[in-house]
Amino acid sequence: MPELPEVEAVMRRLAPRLQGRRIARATVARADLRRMLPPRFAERLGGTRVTGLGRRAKYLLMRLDSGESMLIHLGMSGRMVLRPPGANAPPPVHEHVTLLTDDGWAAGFVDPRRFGSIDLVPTAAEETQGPLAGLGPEPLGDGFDAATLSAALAGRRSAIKVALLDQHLVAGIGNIYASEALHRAGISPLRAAMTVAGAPAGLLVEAIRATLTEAIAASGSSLRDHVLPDGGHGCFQQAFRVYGREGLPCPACAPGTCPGIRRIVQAGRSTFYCPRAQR
DNA sequence: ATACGCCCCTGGTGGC
DNA sequence: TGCCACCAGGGGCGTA
Repeated sequence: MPELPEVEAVMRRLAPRLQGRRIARATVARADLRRMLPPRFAERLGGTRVTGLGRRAKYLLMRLDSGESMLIHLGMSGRMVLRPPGANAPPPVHEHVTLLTDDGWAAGFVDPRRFGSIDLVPTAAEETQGPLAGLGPEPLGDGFDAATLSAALAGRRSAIKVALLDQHLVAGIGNIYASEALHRAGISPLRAAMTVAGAPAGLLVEAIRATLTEAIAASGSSLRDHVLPDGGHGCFQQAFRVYGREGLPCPACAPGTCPGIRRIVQAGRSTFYCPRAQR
């Protein structure tokens, strides 16, 4: 589920529940996620207060008054679940970490495939130490524009779609939104990244921004599971132009003229595009 | 530095 | 019903 818009949606639903709360207790059901949980994980969290929530790329950030930040990555199958006080139902299978707040709520990290991760880093060194170090600019931030994208793409021989998945180049775009943004920009996913430098980069920047902004407004996309901590789900999948729509006409072609959306595999992952509307 | 293949892990789906 | 192949929103590692 989780690319930038989905993580943003999770963060926004989690924040009102956790902001300012004290973590009375943290429990760990299993520590072997993508990486092992940090040493003394539960002890370091217990008794701390959550001073704020945030997001960077696909990471959910929870700042604690202990001076540490918890960096949660949901991987492919991760989600956060909230349970109200007095809920006696057992936690879902694959809930690996549970945070119990001082007002009786529980926030669980659920991740069947365990491609996700949880790290603790000093808040003061959040950007420079740990998994956020070296990430590219936020696509919706000031540091992302035609000039910086052009510079990042210069000299890159790989396909533009593969390049967009490189988190060092720009952070937060995943497999769905790479295909969606390229269609919006009218750029073929097969083009060498270096040929997108210059004028097309400006188009692509605007397409990425518009796509992500609209997806966030829709609370992200829900493909096969419930994404959001309260059990709700995003609805941006209803606005997909190409993702998962092999064989269907694309919205950019005039009626009756679309050859049909194609699915190809790039770097081992599905890409969807229209060979007529994207050059 | 860049590029590519492979791997991590579980679950859902569709074909036979 | 059972079994199997294939697919899935991510990223890190080793190798040229």
